[in-house]
Amino acid sequence: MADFKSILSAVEKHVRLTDSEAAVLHSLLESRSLRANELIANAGEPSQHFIFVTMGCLMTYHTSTEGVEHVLQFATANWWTGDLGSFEKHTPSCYSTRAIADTEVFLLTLKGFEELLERVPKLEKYFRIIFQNSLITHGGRIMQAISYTAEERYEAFREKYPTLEQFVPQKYIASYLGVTPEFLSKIRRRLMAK
Amino acid sequence: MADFKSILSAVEKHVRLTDSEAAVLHSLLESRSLRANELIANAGEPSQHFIFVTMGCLMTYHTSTEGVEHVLQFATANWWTGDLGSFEKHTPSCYSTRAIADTEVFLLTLKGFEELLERVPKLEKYFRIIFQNSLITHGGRIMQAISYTAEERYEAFREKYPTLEQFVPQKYIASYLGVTPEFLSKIRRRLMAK
DNA sequence: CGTCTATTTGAATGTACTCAAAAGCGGTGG
DNA sequence: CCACCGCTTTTGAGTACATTCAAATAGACG
Repeated sequence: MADFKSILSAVEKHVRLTDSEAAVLHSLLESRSLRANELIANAGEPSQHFIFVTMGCLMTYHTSTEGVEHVLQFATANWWTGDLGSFEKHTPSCYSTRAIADTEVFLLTLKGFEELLERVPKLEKYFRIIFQNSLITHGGRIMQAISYTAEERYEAFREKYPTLEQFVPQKYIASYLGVTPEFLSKIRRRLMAK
Repeated sequence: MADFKSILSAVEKHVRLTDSEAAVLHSLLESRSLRANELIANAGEPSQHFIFVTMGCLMTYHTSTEGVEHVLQFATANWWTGDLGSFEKHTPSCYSTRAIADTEVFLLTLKGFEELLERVPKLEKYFRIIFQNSLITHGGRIMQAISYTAEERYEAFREKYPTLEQFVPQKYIASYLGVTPEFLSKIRRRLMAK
């Protein structure tokens, strides 16, 4: 089961909580263990949880009508993930989220999220900062998508997430980069040759 | 000069402010008018301001080493823009921001932003929501970049920002979509033919 | 060991880019 | 008011980047 200390220390990097505030946070979280390949959120259904990973790795992806999976993000330890759009508006999600490895998470329902922010307003700041940082990351990724070649994106990816490549199947990395698995394989061969 | 009412009503869509809180907000904002083509933030220098547009349109873009401009976002009335990464960390920005049309803005310095959040903690919630929504939008854009053809991205763009096309030069739309102006022109011809 | 899936490889194709040139368009000055 | 200039958009030919399809190879797991 996921360890509360890991989420607490992640939160306390940005805001300091009293014991009772920490207790409120703890009480609203649900801990869960996931096996590799287990689905935690399914496209088509409203997103039920905002998810914090304490160990392992999740991927959030969209499946096109032709059945091709496109990875929006990988979430490793100390990252939040989920489909915020669907979560807030109760609309069917266009993303699924699946464990890539055995993974420990904390789940926050929408009700829990709202109650948490109401009872511990400090956390507005925490999430403001979290979202602000994600926004910066996403901006960089958009720039890369519109201005880099696939090879450059792959190199940037390796630099940014050096550990991820070790346990994420290549086809999902390809999908994250926006290329076919075949082409990523060719890119890798080219880079090896150097 | 930009009208304070427009930013106040944008804020009050998410949080209600007392008169004195509104006054604090007002006091920390600097109003400014920009001519079409005027630069408000320059890549290479730390980003000085977080910017709210009340009228007109800004574009935030990165210029590659070969001199090609890549548009990260357009900001029309009631949008915030700026390079949050550079803004918070005082690092040189990799983005420039320029007025596409005559534009009215409010500027918030980093000091002002921090003081604002300290004196009006309610606004943590406002910015949490703003960033959360932007994150959803950015996520969608990433998905499109990695899974749509240029033609599909263009159609999605027209659908999402129908008014923008009327006054944004095509080459910037091309740049936003991640294609060359020549190719966007060819896409348009194809679509006309239908 | 056999089966299933992931990765590699190659050939043919398609999507998007580069370069060069022509056409369109808006503003400015005579 | 028209002519000219600079910039944007269009068009076309040739090229490069990335995909599709098919098949071979390699790995993982029961």
